[in-house]
Amino acid sequence: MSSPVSSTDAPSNVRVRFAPSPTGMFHVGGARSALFNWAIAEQTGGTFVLRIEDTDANRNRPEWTEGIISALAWIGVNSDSPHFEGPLMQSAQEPQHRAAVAGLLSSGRAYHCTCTREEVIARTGDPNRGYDGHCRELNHADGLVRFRTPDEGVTAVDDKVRGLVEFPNVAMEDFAIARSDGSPLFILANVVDDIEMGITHVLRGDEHLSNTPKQQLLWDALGKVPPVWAHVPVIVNEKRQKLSKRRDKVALEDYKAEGYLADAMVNYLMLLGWAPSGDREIVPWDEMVAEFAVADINSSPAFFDVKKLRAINGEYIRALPLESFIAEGEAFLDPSWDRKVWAQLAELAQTRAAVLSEIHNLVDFAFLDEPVHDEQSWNKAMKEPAAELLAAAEDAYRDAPWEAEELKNRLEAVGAEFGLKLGKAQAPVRVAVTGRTVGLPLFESLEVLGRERTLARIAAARARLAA
RNA sequence: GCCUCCGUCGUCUAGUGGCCUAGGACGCCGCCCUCUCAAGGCGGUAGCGGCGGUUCGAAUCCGCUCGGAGGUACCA
Repeated sequence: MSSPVSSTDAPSNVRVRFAPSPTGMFHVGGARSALFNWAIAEQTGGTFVLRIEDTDANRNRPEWTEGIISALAWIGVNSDSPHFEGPLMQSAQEPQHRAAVAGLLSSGRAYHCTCTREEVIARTGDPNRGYDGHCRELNHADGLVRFRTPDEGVTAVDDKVRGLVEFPNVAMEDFAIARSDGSPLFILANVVDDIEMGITHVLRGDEHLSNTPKQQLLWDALGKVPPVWAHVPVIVNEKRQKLSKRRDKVALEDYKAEGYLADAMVNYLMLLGWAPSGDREIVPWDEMVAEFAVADINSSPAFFDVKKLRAINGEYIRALPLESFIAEGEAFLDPSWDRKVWAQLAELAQTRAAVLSEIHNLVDFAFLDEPVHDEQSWNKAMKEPAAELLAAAEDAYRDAPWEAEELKNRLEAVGAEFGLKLGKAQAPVRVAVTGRTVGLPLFESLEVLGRERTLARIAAARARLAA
């Protein structure tokens, strides 16, 4: 039995890294990886290095790097923190990458290969083979560079979340580490960077697990002790496929724009594949950091369940001090809407919005010249004695002290005249005034709206009913 | 094809041989509260992929099997 090759003792000076490629919107899977790494850095007093893997010039764009930094800041991975280092650009490390390739070449651990995939397939008759070792002993002076893997034995990866994973070396091809033009490939550049940056713990997505034995071989060949490895399971969609930028809604930006709170998002993301102790789910970041342990990370893929995210977000919204809720909510109101009126309505809206964007429709009645026109609500509420009831309500409200409790009592009395309980009697008034059958508590809403507009809206509804 | 990983309620998970007739949360359903809707309270629904072992005893250990995923690029 082979023994683990990698280091298992946590070094005292922990350095973790998050190494996204700037090829698109920052997504929730990346956010979770970043958070896990960030938790380790904060817990150990170590350093979180942000490295932008920008070597694929065709796909990366500078603006995405800005997006990554601001998205990270949103979830609390803040570049002002003493634990934060970066961003470091991978492209700047190219001389070191090339030096590593040259070193491997001269020590005989790597060699040039000129075979094309077609040639290999023709020789082996196997359409799945892209490599057959043909150039191993040919000493070509150019061509892509392959790393020479051992022919027998196993490469054992001691992974902190999966355990010991053994890869038979025979099944590992002599993988490419540099293109024919000499430019380094990801698998090599990634290792060289980690070495250069003194990375001690590599915690990354599951999709890299099969790269790991190769990278571990590279660490050894470069004369270094490999880092502690940890591969976290991917996040999947409802069909249990890995989340895709094309198909699934994954951009952190989108969730932010919809009114998800950063703390809620962070809390939810941490729950995907890991659980705090003691049947708790809503847990402050600091407490999560305190008890976070890589070994406790689940090894099966987790479904990104927006319903649960939403529920957690609702909890966070309700837990907000009112002033904070008012401040957070302002961004989701039309710019022209009176902030003072919003402040009056906010408390009523706080338990009713699971995401901040929902407050818009909850309070719009107070700002619009006319309530929204919702056909369905109208038809549902404006049933029979509606016209008469509205008329009676209008009368009752004309001289009422403008205060919620009083407005409620008056309408209750009006309803009684028609043999209706408040629940039924309030419906036509609610729709006349707000346009909808559901919404904030009616009488408090009327109090804020004011007598004049309330009366005008009831009158308008009566006119429409008469027509 | 080959290599690797994964498999507890619909979902996220707790669980590391007896505390499990499997716990919590989301969702869903019902009741209470109630001016609508929420919130809140109470209750309910639903799961160890399958088959064989090991053991006095298995969700937990072993084997097989089925299903899912990732990799197998001069992408990252």
